[in-house]
Amino acid sequence: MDLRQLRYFITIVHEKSYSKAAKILHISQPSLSNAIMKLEKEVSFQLLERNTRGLELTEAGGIFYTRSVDLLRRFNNMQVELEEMKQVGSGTISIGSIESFKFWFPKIIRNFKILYPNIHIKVKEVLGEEKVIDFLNQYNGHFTITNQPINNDEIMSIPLYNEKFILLVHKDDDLNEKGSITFQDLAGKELIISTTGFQTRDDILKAFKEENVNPNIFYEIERLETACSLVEEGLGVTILPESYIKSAVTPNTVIRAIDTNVLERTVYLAYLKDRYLSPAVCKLVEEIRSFFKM
Amino acid sequence: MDLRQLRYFITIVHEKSYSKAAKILHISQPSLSNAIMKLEKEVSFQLLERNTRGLELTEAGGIFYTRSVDLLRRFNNMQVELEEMKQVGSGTISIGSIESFKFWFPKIIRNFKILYPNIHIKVKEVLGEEKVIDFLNQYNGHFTITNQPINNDEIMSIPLYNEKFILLVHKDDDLNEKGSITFQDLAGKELIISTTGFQTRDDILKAFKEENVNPNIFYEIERLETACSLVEEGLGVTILPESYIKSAVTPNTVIRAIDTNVLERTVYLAYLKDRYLSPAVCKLVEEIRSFFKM
DNA sequence: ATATATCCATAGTTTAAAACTATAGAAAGG
DNA sequence: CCTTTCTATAGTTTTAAACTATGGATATAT
Repeated sequence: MDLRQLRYFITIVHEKSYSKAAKILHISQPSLSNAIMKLEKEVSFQLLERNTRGLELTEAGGIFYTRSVDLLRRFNNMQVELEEMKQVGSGTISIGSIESFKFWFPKIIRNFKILYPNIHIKVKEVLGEEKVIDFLNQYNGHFTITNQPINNDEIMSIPLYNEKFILLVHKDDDLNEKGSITFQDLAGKELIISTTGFQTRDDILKAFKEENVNPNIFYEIERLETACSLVEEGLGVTILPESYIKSAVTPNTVIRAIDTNVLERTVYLAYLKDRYLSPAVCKLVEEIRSFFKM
Repeated sequence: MDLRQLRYFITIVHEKSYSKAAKILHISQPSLSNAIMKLEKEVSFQLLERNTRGLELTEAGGIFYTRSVDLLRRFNNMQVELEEMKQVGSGTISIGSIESFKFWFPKIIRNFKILYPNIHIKVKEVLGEEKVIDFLNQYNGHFTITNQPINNDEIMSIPLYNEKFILLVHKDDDLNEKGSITFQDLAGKELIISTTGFQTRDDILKAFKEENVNPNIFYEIERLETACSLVEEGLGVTILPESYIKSAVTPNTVIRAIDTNVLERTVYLAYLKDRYLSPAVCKLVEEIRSFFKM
């Protein structure tokens, strides 16, 4: 049994066809037939049920498939690492991040570019714990900036900074008259909030719960920019992480603090504990950490 | 790059010699030289430093070695699983366990033998969290009985039962006169206890701490049987898990309860979450769980 | 109903690569 | 200085993975 056979097997399962898989693998169909037959003989199990039109995995085949995918992923990851070890000082650093990353990252990147002028940086939005774990495990990126601690043995989460949430209201909103705004004042307000699955939503709803106020959710959005626009149009109020202050400020909206101490989030940097990271990546992580230590 | 090359590379690293490794691998030395040269060419790194008398890993080689070992372990584990899927109803079940396992396991095994008469059971003593994790990860056993929860994402720990610790004293000991024994009474006593690294030691010392008593450790032992013998000889007192009651009772020793509620341990059953376990193993685990549910 | 296309299996052949043997060259030990 | 030990090189054999050609089965179209 070797990895070649596993790769073949996996491709067949994906394509549900020998001939299609053979094309993708750039080999002839009989070669593929042969390889799988040898594999089945070796493990002494039928892995695939070839019935009229279409293939199906047997029970053993299903287990075998799961293991094979995991094994091949690890093998590919090893090759990625080796590739990265070659290109010292050049190559690409891939980062997964939350939206607010853009507010502070440019300040760090300027310095870093002087040290490593040939490094290319790629940023992808990665939200939610599961997505973060997958992003790192698949070696899609070297590290992520996330707004929740990642609960996984193979992943290290380092807290970077805490930030409060602030309230964004239309300039004509009556809340604007009040000196101090509490959660009770938000009870009747039409609230604009992230859709389910986003951590900011959970953070905010948890705060409502802790303050014993029922949120009146009016509109659910995916991007916080949308929330800002809606407030601008006078369609409701929204709650944003502090770092959005600069970008949220427009002629018709006003930023207000909420008088509470339950509305705060921590932003983390997460990476795989036992992945080899190039000196450039380590340096960048170090820069980010020291930026927030001050 | 294929697993064959990784296997070759690993063997060379272990043997620190091409020719020795070639013998172990049952191939000729030039074949091995050739394989490694091709590997090095492919990854474009020198992996081994062949200097006069003896080999050394390069830095890249070291990282490569770690990954290779992990990959090969997983590959071998997959083959073990396949092998086990073949022998349904026969084969061997391997269990790692703490000492006190022997007190209750025979009661369960009798029933199990009727259901699966062809299954062979192998028990090995596996103590300490690290050893348990390793034992499971290396596929040395199907599950373990342990006296501490295993803190690992890939391992499931199920609590089986709680048991109190009891005090074993010599029949002439003055503690024997007392109606109720507290931790304060143990302050001056010469204590026989497990050596560092055993969970029973930690459990007992934690209780001393919580009761604000300084233990007077007189003798450190590896096996609890040794502790019993020492008490028998009148050399001190010891604290044992309850399940030892029957085996500890000898003419010259007396079992006493300690009046406290901080001296207790939980025994767990731990297994790898995503390992395939044969129906026989599942049944045995089920039997154990239901035995303690009553 | 018959033709056609699609799909996997089988047979035989070619080609690539992993093994082998024999041997050379370097370095350490007696 | 000779012997031993070790890895590398050269050339050959053997293994096995690829190929082409083709057959039989089944579903879809005419």
